[in-house]
Formats: sequence, structure tokens, C-alpha cells
Amino acid sequence: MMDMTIPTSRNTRRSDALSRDRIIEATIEVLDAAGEAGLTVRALTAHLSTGRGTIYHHVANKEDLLAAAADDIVGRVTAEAGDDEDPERAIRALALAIFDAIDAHPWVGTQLSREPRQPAVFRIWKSVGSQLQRLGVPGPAWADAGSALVNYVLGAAAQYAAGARRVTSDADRKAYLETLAAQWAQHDPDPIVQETASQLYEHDDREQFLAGVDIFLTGITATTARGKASRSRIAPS
Amino acid sequence: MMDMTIPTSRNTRRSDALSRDRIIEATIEVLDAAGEAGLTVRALTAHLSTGRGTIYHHVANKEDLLAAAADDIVGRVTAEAGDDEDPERAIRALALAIFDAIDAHPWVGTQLSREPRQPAVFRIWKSVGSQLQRLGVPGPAWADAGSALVNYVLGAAAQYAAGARRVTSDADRKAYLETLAAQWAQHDPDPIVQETASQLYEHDDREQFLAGVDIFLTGITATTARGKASRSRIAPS
DNA sequence: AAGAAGTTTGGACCGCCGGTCCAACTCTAA
DNA sequence: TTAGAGTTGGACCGGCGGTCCAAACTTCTT
Repeated sequence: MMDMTIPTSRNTRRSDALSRDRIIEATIEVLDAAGEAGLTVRALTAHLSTGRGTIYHHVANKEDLLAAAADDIVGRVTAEAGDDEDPERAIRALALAIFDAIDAHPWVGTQLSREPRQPAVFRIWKSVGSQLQRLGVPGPAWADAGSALVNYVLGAAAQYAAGARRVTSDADRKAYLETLAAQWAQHDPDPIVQETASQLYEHDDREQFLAGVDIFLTGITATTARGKASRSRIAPS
Repeated sequence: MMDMTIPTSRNTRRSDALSRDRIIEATIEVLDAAGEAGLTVRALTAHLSTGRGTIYHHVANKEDLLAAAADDIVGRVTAEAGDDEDPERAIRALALAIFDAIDAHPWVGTQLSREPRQPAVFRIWKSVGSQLQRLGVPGPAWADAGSALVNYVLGAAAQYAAGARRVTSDADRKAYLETLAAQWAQHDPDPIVQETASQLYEHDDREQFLAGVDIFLTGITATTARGKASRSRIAPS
């Protein structure tokens, strides 16, 4: 080919504006359609029918792009959920809303657990924190409780998202898990393994996730009810 | 350059054996030294002073390599921890051992939360499961409890690992977190944010992680003590 | 009206990556 | 001695993220 540079009508300015918001919107479309691995700057340029310079003009790099896309999704979720009067119910609703959002957009799960200082995670911290405060968790225990809850939600989200990423249809999923369970069971005759394997495809992800939230909520309320007589984690200086 | 193919003494068979184990060992060395981004097959060939075909002869692909490296680390941890008589103490010790291993090898954290069906995660499930059984968690609640604990441990590990990956020295870390807290506080005057920001660099990761494990254990014992009268998750058919 | 200054656009180009392929080489067994 | 099996190293491929810059368009100034 060696650079034949046909300068036929290059660079006519587009009629439709190509803003950062439009680019992030397109990023979400590509991610939902092709998955995390399918998001390349080249695919994005094709989807927007533009050149690569244009995208880097509005966006710093791919990391910026992913963080903004995740923040967009999480922002919508945290804005909607959390208006319940009862703080425990509000926390459950918030956790479930995040779970469902990640179920719909698995790439959000991976993105959230990759980088803890991004705006999307910050939003989640803020929502969880305000509900914990309403729940009456006292000062010192507050950060521990919030950290436990956020880490559980993000960890579970990443796991379920990774699981969902592998197989698409429900039938495939079932078949895949049965094969996997059989492999495990064959590899290790320990009864624990047998039970783990059977639980692997009998459980419902969403209910199991909620059960985990309940365990942490129970732990938090029980710990705070027990008062400040617990193991003194932060000694008064 | 155009392929001048000097066939001077190519491919003399190496004296030191180059087994799969040796390759995984080298992988861990490269990961610890250069981080996850620094692990390239090319870097690995340089480290082993060999060619690329050799590596692909022993190993399927990069994913295989990472999974094997993580499994090696986790295997050592789960083999050591867990011999305590008291199941609660055993769970704490196990969680802490995993935390410390990930603190020493941050790439393990990212790897574990990326793919839930890999051998390393399976090992963790098995250890956690056996301790929960010793703790007397009844059948139906067992899978929920295990899932919650594993997800919390992996989620927290990934978060802390990602945080540790960004900055190396303690002084850098402190400065970085203070800057970040100031940014947040400036961006949002909500008192929740202020407190979150201050907690951000006042807490100790390890203690906070353990506090989360304690919250979980409290929740588990409280839930199981309450008996089967809880929300009937699995209805008798 | 016309040119100057600034903004937006698209694609050529760079270095690097993971993975494939195969000829050259060593080792073992008959 | 020699046929075959098991290793080894590097050329090669397509594709990636990111940089750079000239062309084209808009807006501002006079």
C-alpha cells in the first residue's frame, strides 16, 4: 500500500455533535453488545463512524472511558434506590439495585472491583454510608461496617459478573455448571466438595446475594447493639 | 533487517530443565517484580533466557499462566492455615492468611476476583466450607454463608490490592490518600463525604478487613442461633 | 467582506502485545 | 547407526492503545 494518501474530501465537519457524553453513550452500547474484550478504540470509532483522533480529543484514554461508563450506570442506580424510610430496607434495595445493574451490564462488575478510587465506587460508598448513619451505627464502627458491606457487594458483583460473562443462555449455564461440578467431584472425593458442587448449580445467584447482605446486616446490628464493650479496636488516645 | 537468519548454533538443548513448574515459578517472580502489567510473555522469555515457543510448549496461554501462579500462592496458604481447634479462630486465621498473601502479591487479588471457577478460588471455597461445617452452620444456610464469606474476602482483597498497586511506599500512600480525600471533600460538602474522606487515610486496612470478618461471623452465629424460623429460602418440595 | 485564530476531525504511524508455526537441534530406543 | 519423538528459539501475523498532524470547518475581529 505504502501511503497513497488520497486526499479526497477529508475531514468535513460532522453535522451531529460528537461530545464526550455521546462517546460514553456509545461506549456503553459497545460494552453491552460485545463485552469488555470487545471494547477497543477501533470498534468505538467504527460504531461512531469517526476517526481515532476524535475520540482521544474528548477522552483521555481507555481507562477514563471505562470509568466514565461505569460511573454513568452506577450514578443512575444510586440516584434511584435509597428513598426507603427503613434504613435496613433501603440498604437491601440499594444492594439489589447494584446487583441487577451488574447483571444487566457485567462489565461494570469487573470495572468496579478493579479500581477502588473511581467515582462510581465513591457513589456507592456515599449511599451505603448515609444509610448506615441512619441505621444508627456509631462512629468508630461506622467505617468498618461500611467497608465490610461495600467490599461484599463489590466482591459478589465481580464474581457473579465473571460467572455470567462465561455463558450466555440459561441452558448453557446449567450444562456448564454441571460439567464443572462433576469435574470437581471427580477430582476430590471430600464430602465438602460434593456438597459445594451440588450447591453450585442449585442455588439462585440473586437470592444468595441477598442472603449475604442479610448476614452482614445482622452482624452489624448485633455488633452495634452489643455496644462499645466489644474488642476496643480504636483505643482512646 | 529483513530476515538475515544467521543459523549460528541455534537451539542447543538447555542443560537446566525447563519444566512447567519452573515457568510458573518464573512467572511469580516477574509478577512480584514488575506487577500484573509487567507480565508479558516476552518478559518471561527474557527472564528465562529462552524463546517464546518453549513457553507455549509447556503452557496453554497467558490466562493459564496467571491461574497457575495464583493457585500456587493460594495453595500454600490454604495448606498452612486452618488447623485451629476453634472454627471461628480458624476462619479468622484463614481469612487473614489470604489477606496477607494478597498484600504480598497484589496481582493474586485481581486474578482471584476475575475468574470464580479457577482452582485457586476452589481451594478457598473448600477451606471456608469445611470450617463453616465445623462451626455447625445447618445445611440450607451453609451455601449462603460460604458464598457471603468467600465473596467478602475476595472483594476486599481485590480492593486492597488495587489500592496497594497504585502506590508503593507508605509515605506516597499517605500523601496520595490525603490529596484524594481533599478532592472528595471539596467536590461534595455532604458530611458523610467528609467522614468517609477522613476515614480513608486513618484506618488500617488489615484491621478493617478483620473487623469485616468479625461482622460476618457475628451475623452467621446470630442467624443460625435464630434457627430455621427465618425466611424460608428453600421450601420443602 | 475577508482574513486570522481557534477548534474539530480522520487517518497514518509507532511500538508493543499474545499467539502460531516450523526448521533446527538433542535425546532415546531399536 | 538411524528413525522417531521430544524440545527449543525466533520469524511472523493480526491487532491493540496511543501520538501526531494537516485538512476542514467555525467563530471572532476588523
